[in-house]
Amino acid sequence: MAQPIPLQKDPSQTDRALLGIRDLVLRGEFKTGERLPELALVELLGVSRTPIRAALQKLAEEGLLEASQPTGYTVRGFSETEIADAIEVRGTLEALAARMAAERGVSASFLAAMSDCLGRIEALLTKVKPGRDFLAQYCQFNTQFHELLAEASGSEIVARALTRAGSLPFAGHNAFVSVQGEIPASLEIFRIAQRQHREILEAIEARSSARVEPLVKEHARLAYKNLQLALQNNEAMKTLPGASLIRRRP
Amino acid sequence: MAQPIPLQKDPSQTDRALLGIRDLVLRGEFKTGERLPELALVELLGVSRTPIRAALQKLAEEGLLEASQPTGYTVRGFSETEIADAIEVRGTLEALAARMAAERGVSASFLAAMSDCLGRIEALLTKVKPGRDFLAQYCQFNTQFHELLAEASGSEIVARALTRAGSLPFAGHNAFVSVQGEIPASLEIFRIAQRQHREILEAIEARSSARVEPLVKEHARLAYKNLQLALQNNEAMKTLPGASLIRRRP
DNA sequence: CCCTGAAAAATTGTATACAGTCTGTATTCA
DNA sequence: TGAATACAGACTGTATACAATTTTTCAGGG
Repeated sequence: MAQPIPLQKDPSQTDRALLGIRDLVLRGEFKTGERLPELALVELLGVSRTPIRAALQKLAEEGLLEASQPTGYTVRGFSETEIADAIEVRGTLEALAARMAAERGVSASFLAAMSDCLGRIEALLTKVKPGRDFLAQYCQFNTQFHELLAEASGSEIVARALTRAGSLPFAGHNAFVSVQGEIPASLEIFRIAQRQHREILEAIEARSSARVEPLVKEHARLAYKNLQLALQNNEAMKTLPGASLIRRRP
Repeated sequence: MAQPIPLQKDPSQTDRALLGIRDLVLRGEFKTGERLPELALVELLGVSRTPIRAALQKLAEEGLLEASQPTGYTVRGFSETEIADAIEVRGTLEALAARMAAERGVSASFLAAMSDCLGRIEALLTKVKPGRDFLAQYCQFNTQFHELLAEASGSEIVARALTRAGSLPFAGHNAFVSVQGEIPASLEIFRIAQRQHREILEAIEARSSARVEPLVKEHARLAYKNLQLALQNNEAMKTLPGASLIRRRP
């Protein structure tokens, strides 16, 4: 039903450039505001300028880079407020998707698939120790649930808007999951998130469009709380990809 | 305060390609689902493949084109439902922007600029005959008001999301203004829209975040009504750029 | 010492050549 | 006649050369 993976046989040079540049930026190899000369990237990544340019254009569209005057691209920085706004945008669109799912109705089999996904998260949460595997698997199922939620809207337009809103750095569903490995209260946070997942699903099942909207918005706000926890914990920040892009308050 | 125009000295080949391809598609020179071979566009537009490819990528990001399997781009079609969804997304984000403006507050001078813009629309509406000039000027001021509204949110992230949501064909503020030149009730529709503009501005001025949200959503829904009017009026459809992309209900 | 201006270097915009892939057709063999 | 294969054409992915523009450097004059 869902078309999951665009079946990439061997990754194209453009893909390599895209992943490579994103990785370089998120690792902090380039400082905020710094320019990304194409030839430097050619040397670093071993692909020619053409795919580099395509990747730069895509990353600028994502919001990770910024077209700079009069030409070229620079690394973009994000204030705490901007991250909060990005989360708010994502939450708003996700709430719209959920409301539409509740209004238009979702097939029983689709609801079962969503419930199944949540069941796996619950199975994961019964394990005592959240190790590396745990985080990776949680991200996978969490992503799947949110993708199913977007699809449940029945609107490709909405799903698309949601994907783009979530592609902004730190705005995605799993943006601050990595830091939870370093935070004492992490297991509790996962449990809260999971309870919200269940409530969201129940509201959609019950066609309660009025109820599901605030539930989803509240769920998105959990990401903002995680951001604040991360900012207070230097150890956690070290595990956060792209931490160098966050402009701390002066 | 607002950075209005990116000061384009002479348009680059990429700009020419972007505008050219968009124009070709909106004029219906390519049918829905039809592929756009790069070499054909090279011949039609007289620029080389490199800027053509950049433009195709941008237009796919906008939503006008679609990356097709296994390669290349095709013209995308839009059902009435999809257009309604796109309007809903735009309205939702615009409501978020307005709510944030009301919550965070807007400077007196900025409010004055918005009011000034509305004053010009009102001056326009006192003229009896809505001719071609009228429509062009209305679009200009209407766009300005909505841009000011986005800026009033105080969030570049939100403004950005809004811009992108409005760049989808038929989702923008002026999407169906052109058809109003052909519709008898058009002047009344302009007046309703303008009344809503005023109410939105008043709600922001009064910091009524709870009130401004539904007002903006309702205002966006006016675009949907215009769509329905246009679909019922064959003469109006002829003046609508991109009319050939709309998939009528079977 | 700083400011000005020209040359040099760096960088991006654009065109184009080449290679790999997919598609459709025709030809050959069973 | 039908199927399989090989060939031809079209198209996109990639690399790279060249042009135009911007930035930097440095020398000379105020």
